Amino acid sequence: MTTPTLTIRGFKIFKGLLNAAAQVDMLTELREVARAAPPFSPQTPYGKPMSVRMTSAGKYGWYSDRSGYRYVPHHPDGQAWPPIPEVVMRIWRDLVSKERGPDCCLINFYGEGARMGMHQDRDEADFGWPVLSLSLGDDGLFRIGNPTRGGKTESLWLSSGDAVVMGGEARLTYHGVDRIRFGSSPLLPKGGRINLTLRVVD
DNA sequence: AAGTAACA
DNA sequence: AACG
Repeated sequence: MTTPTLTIRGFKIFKGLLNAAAQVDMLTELREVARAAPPFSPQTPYGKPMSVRMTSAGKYGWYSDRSGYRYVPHHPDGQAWPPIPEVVMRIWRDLVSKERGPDCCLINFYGEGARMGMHQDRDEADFGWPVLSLSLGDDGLFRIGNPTRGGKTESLWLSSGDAVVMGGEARLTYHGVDRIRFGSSPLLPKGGRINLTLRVVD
């Protein structure tokens, strides 16, 4: 059983969970997903697009437009989302559950200057299931807040191969990504950070 | 506000 | 300049 490197406010952080070869294998599978379901920058409900580009794999994909945040069973092009790669499922089984698989693997791509504002993951039906996050590529400054907006926060750098499990007290905690150290990792030839988030949706 | 900007 |  894998134990966390450190725990902050219930966020279990596993530094270097994926070795270099595992990161390359995962990236190869993700390229296939991106080919089948091209990444896009969703509109926020207020009309401004997110700086992060995203796509999904699995039964559902996360989606946002003027109508709000939600999970949808199809890519905006009308196609079903491609299956979640087996190498990704393996990490879920190790860190979260062997009984129940995730319904959604959201794939976020952070280019130079991309950020993710502080938010809660609350578009799922059952908050009893943790959210699993996997980082690939450039370092990202991850910020952990509180169950409500405001208050003191704690930040840490996530690097390629790190995993974070957000369950229990951390499940509804506000979090976001402030900055990318563009070009800090050799994994992606053109730079950038990829973050996978795996969730049980319904 | 899963956004952006200003300010201390 | 980085952080909150």
